[in-house]
Amino acid sequence: MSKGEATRQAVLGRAAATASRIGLAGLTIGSLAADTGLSKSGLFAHFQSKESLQAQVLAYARELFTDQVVRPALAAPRGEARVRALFEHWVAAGREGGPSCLFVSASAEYDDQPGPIRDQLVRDHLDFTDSVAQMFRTGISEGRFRSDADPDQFAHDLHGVMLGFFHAHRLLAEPAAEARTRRAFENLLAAAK
Amino acid sequence: MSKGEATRQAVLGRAAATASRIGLAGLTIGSLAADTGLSKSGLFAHFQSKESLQAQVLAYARELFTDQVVRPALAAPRGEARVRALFEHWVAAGREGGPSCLFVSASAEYDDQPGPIRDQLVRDHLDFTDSVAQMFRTGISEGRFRSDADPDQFAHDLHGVMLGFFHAHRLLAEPAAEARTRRAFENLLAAAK
DNA sequence: GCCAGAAACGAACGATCGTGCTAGAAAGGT
DNA sequence: ACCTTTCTAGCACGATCGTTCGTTTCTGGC
Repeated sequence: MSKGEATRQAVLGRAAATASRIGLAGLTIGSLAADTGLSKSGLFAHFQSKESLQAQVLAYARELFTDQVVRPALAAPRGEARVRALFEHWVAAGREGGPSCLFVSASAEYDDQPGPIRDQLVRDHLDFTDSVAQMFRTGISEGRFRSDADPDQFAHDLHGVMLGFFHAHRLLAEPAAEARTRRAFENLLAAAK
Repeated sequence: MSKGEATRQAVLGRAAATASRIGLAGLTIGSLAADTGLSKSGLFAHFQSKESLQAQVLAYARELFTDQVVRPALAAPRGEARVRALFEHWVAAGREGGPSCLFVSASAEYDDQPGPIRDQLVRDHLDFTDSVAQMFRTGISEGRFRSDADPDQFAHDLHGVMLGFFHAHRLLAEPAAEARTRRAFENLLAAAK
């Protein structure tokens, strides 16, 4: 990896961490430069615009999320076990606020602002949601879930459960957040059996 | 109502509408002044600081939400019917993006930024969630829900369902969002019976 | 119709925003 | 060790940020 690429990655790492706290739109070239010890223009040279920076932060977060949540789940046995693994890793990743939070807040920030960032968010979500639905579908064909259960509905519902978790855990700092989320998840699975 | 109070209300209305699109933190004195036809300083004089403006926008949105969702629900018969009415009005209010969206995006924006805004968000959510739990509790004592059902868990789960709705409806512009949300809600009620 | 007080304006402030341009420092292949 | 490419700093720009202040315009009770 070249020097430039190394600092670019370092900047993206910092940016992703900051953005998961104050939001993607709240990112600032100046403060990000101060954080990384670069000059404003030196940092800016790596990205062609602020919007491009945001897009790259999003892509970076997506990779992080895949590493922390999706890939570990794919390592689990197919079917119900994989769905459960996905859930567990998702919760674990969201517990200390990583890329999952970034996606939650970015989705809320850009849900009404058309443009490439929003498009990217939509694409990422559809990709992920398809993966979830596929995992569930395998569970159906393995006989672990009712054959008339709707995989897309399950993916939608699971996402809602996770949004509820992030809200309770991060905004409310609710100690019972995880327990409630786990119960909601079990309820979701139970309804599909 | 005095002249000053009238313009204050008008500004808050505009601000709430804008904030539900671009977020509470995205509000700007300048653009808000341009929107309302006031000068920057003329507008600023009504609020002592930007943070105070944001706090007042939040309070304004809370009243709007109460009017659109909570009060109509309270007009329905107690118990399950009231819970259902609450849900229906909540969905209807969120369909075309009013104060509900503001709370969703503001919660995501401030979930990691301590301060009065966040405190206010937490307080409002706890108040509302208590109301929901209370409605559900009445449903229990009327025998419509299982006696061992957990009202707080129900309120938490319902909130997750609604967050999923806003996400699917506003970010994804998913046509099936409302149908999915309705099914998720029915599933929630069914599990409580 | 006058006059006190409320309400709005215009100009300016220091700071910071995103973005260019140019020169020099560092890196790395040969 | 040289030379080319890559990277970074410095400086400056116009715009906009939140905020202050002094002045002007409007309102409403008498």
